[in-house]
Amino acid sequence: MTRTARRPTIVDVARAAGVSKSLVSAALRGEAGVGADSRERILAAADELGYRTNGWAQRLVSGRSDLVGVLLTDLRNAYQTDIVNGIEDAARDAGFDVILSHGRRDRGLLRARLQGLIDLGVDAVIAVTGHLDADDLEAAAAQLPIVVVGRPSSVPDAAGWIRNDDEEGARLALAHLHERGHERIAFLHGSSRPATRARRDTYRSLVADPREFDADASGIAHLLDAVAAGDVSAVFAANDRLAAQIVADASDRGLRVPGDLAVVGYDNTELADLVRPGLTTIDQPRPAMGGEATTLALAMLRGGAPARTVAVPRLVIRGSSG
Amino acid sequence: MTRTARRPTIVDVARAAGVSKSLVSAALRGEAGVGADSRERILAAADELGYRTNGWAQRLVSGRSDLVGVLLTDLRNAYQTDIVNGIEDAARDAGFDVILSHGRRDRGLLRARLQGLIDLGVDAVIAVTGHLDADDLEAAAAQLPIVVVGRPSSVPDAAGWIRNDDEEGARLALAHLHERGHERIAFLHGSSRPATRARRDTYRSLVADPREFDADASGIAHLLDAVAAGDVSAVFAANDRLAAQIVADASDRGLRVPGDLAVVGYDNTELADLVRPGLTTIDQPRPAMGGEATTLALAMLRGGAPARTVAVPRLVIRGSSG
DNA sequence: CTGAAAGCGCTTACAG
DNA sequence: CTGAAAGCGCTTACAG
Repeated sequence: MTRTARRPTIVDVARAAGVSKSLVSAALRGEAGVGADSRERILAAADELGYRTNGWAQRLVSGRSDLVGVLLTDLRNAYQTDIVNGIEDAARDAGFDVILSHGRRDRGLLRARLQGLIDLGVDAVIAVTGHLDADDLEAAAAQLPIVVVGRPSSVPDAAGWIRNDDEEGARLALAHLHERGHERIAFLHGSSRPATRARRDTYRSLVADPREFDADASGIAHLLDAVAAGDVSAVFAANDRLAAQIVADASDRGLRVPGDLAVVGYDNTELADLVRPGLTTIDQPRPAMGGEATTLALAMLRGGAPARTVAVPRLVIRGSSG
Repeated sequence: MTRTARRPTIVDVARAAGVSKSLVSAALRGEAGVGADSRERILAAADELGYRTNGWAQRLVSGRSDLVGVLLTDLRNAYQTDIVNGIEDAARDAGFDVILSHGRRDRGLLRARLQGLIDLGVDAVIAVTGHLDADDLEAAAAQLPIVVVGRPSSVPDAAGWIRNDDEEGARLALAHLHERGHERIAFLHGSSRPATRARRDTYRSLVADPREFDADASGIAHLLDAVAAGDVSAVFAANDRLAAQIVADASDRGLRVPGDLAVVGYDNTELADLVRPGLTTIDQPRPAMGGEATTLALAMLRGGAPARTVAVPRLVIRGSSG
């Protein structure tokens, strides 16, 4: 069949097989109770004609799409890959397909993408992002089951929520640095998103003389000045990206990691194992979190209540912390 | 409105506004020639009821989805992010939405995802992958416009094709190393995909004594042995990921980059700027390639012929090459 | 400017 | 086991 020809429908198959379209529909869906002869003729005809079901029609009439929409902050974030894989495995096991959409870190765009998924007609949405507001989530939750993976400023009760325990993760990072004998520990952040804030608050509560640096401003230079001056011997970075950055910039300044500066990151992304020294970091059980998000979303689709889960992070030690 | 209540349809809006559903449809689509009064009443009623169009119905009847499907090898590849952004910008400018799907490097899965996008009813597909066979592409091209970005083993005439000039990229990399005085240059690869093969063939044709190493086997160790023995002074890696890997492993062995070993990668991904030394690498004009792919796909949708474009890569010099 | 009718390609009862 | 009818929620001509 060529693209210019009209796409064959169930009616064409019915005509070719000499049966009614109801029977074609039943046979195609693999329904029991279709005569062996008919089934065979129908399948052969469908194959012959290059028949493909029309998804729009099918979904319109069945009222369900068997589709889970996944919304990502952006495509660049290595952190979310494993989560999405976890979502997909669980979704596929349940007979659902997954489609992705992403927003490039821009809340307006992200909100538009969310509505886009809803308008498309997905059965449920899993938002792997901390960049949606309670309003956005509330509005979405009024239309379909939505589960958040991450840490937005606030998640309404109507939405499900899976996140890792940032406070515990920060505790693990700092306990590790303390154990290694570090007293003068700095905190490096690139935003003030809730996950970062939670890690920072824990940092503040556990470190005697907290010193915080913003990677966006001239913060990194100041941090390295402090290291050179002997005022800082270790840094807890809010994520691996920043940890890699500080390791690189320290190297550019002739400072040695971990000799002059111990570094601990967060997320255990691929990057942590690819730079040198490797990054000591905090790992979140990402595939499992993705799987749980899916399970929850599908349970909500069947009428279950939204739930919240806090996953337990763990410390992964590599060379950057000495 | 709550989720349990039936979702309002155009008929509900019509009733609430006291007009026919045709008029509601026209008003909602912003068609000219709807009375100001009616329009206002209709829009108010729709808003009041929390009306949202049913995408399945709309697409079934209009026969088009205004949707471009993008198929990715996997989510992990930093290389493709900019391409996808380029696709999205161009698509949005043309009034199309973009849906992503990905296959985790597994051809079977990738093929299933491709068919999934088609069955979903997207208007066109852009496959940002080199992992589909000519058969898969041929079959897809029979159903809708498809454009490949990347380098599969073979692209049928019915599909559009955008790729970078791997031969030229390899030439740039090797000319750079020669200029820096390197004679004993090795090639490091992780697969034998067509893009890699093209880079390798160019390597073979330009280097006096070609020495190739496979990063999967014990190749990296052998490569570093050769470096330690003074048999190799530079390596051209098939991509940045491998370049970062060899830099890391060299560091683990106490070898210095670029002192003992100069390294050039390919792709100019984020990684190139994040490791130390920074990676000298070959950049592809990725956003532009994505934009071109979209333009081509939409032109094909309007009946245009498939075309092929070869983008010109350029050398980006950082510390890893001395 | 507005409405009634037909139809998109399917599935879902309901007869037989 | 099979078929005819009704309907999913919308848009597209076509009247008026």
